[in-house]
Amino acid sequence: MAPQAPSRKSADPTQAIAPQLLAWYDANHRELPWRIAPRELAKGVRPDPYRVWLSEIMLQQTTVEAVKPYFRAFLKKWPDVSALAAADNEDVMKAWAGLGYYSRARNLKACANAVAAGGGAFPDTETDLRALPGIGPYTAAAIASIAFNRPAAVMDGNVERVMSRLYEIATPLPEAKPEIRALLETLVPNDRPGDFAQAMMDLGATVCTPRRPRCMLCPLRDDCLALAHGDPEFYPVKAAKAEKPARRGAAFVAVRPDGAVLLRKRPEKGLLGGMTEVPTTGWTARQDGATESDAAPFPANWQKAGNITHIFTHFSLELHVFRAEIHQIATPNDHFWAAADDLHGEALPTVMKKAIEAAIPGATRKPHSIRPKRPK
DNA sequence: CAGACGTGGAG
DNA sequence: TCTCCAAGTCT
Repeated sequence: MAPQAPSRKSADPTQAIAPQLLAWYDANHRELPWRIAPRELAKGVRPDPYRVWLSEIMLQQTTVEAVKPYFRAFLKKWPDVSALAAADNEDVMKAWAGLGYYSRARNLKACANAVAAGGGAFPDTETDLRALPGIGPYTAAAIASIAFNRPAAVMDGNVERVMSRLYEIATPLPEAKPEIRALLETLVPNDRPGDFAQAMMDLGATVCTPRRPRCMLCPLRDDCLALAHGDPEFYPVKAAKAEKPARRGAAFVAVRPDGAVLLRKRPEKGLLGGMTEVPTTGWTARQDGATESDAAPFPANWQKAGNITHIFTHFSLELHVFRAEIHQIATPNDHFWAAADDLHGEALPTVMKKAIEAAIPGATRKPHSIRPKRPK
């Protein structure tokens, strides 16, 4: 027995990460509508998989603040997965309107249908979760760990950033993902894996931020290689991104004397799939400004009402908005009239609300529940 | 694998 | 104004 160097296990950074992070998480708990209070969690209460799933889908590429009201509204309308499965597709799209990435809503409904058809219980393993529509590697791991206490490697944008800095990963994203995942797997604890995952994401969201990280407040500052070497903000290294092209088109807001507006439904697939719109021309890259009213869906006294611009992920759009008062025109095929009072409840994406607002200011605003204009 | 796919907030 | 980007997934 040759004498070994003294055991330094307690000083092994890898072993220390999870406990340090969890201690920080416990001391900095964030109240979120889909989270179980620490007191309940300590008693062994598990989160409702339906709520975990719903929140995770909504949180994909979407900020916490944007999700909160939608999460509450969905939970009130559809308290469990069987209720959501029994809902109309159209009602789900209407409830999702404004949140973006509408394929998520279609997949959400498809997933609810699948789970309900299978008895109403969500799968409790990454592999089985991954097979459901709208659930990719991240969401499968998140649900498995948070709802079912499984030690899965939950890797989102926050975790990638934290790990890139902690280990000073020089490989650019997304190429570095496998490398980061391998390191992450060495950190995931068997005890409280769900809290570990949420702690990593909270840390990325509140301390290890993309710009101006608050390293002085970081529970992992003593282990962070990027900080030790001086420039955490430099990480993660990312590949250069492409320029976004510009597109133009015209939108036509037809208004009846009673204030109703002519709408139609977009194709199920593709941009704003399954959502509602006002009639528009195609959105082309042409720069000649030829978005004239002669391209209107039908002849009318089209008046220019203004221009709106909207930035999508991969292109910018300028829409020339035209308005016309319509009296006796037959409703075109596949179109419908939405009453003025119902506009705010239609499945209108933000870009379409902007177009309608340009023609009829205030038209898509949700009316106040209290109307203090009662006669005496 | 790279591109499609929304929106609103922060700096 | 403008760039970045937020708890990604699908094709």
